[in-house]
Amino acid sequence: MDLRIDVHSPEPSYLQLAARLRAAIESGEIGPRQPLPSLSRLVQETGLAGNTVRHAISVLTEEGLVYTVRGRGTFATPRQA
Amino acid sequence: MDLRIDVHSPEPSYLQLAARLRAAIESGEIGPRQPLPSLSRLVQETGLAGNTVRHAISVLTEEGLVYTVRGRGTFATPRQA
DNA sequence: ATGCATTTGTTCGTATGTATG
DNA sequence: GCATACATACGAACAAATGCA
Repeated sequence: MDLRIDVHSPEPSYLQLAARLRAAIESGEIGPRQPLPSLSRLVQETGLAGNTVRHAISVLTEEGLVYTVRGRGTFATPRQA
Repeated sequence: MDLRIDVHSPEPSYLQLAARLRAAIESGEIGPRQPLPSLSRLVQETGLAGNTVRHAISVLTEEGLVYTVRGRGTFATPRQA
């Protein structure tokens, strides 16, 4: 999963990250009920701040692509059959 | 060991706490392989949140001044002879 | 072996302040 | 003013290792 963010892009960082995570889910790289990388890991790999990473995840949550369990992690929503 | 934090200081709380613990180690108040106060104790004595105390300890860990054993505690690194 | 308390580890939630464009 | 982004800080849930009774 390539999570590199182009900080010089006109596209906001959090949207770039959301797009990459969305692609990983829609391609099946992250299957149903599979965890996304943790926030701290995303912070490490992207170089973004925690709140910015949260912002990206909140986008996917609003889209219904992921759900979060506090203390556990964030997971790909199982697509309804 | 005076662990009082000045919340009105421009210096971040976690750096203030790290500085105090560092001073305790370098002065020998906490000798080699001696334990630091536990996290919950530091939380009590400083009034800071757990994650903030962790942040302070992570600074000292990166500096090599302390090491942590899960379930046991955090200890002053023995200085190589 | 069981159970409990203590301790650290990891995770997400939320809020505030600052800076930039 | 607003959106973006970072840093700091507090709060909370869940997990795992240790030690002791």
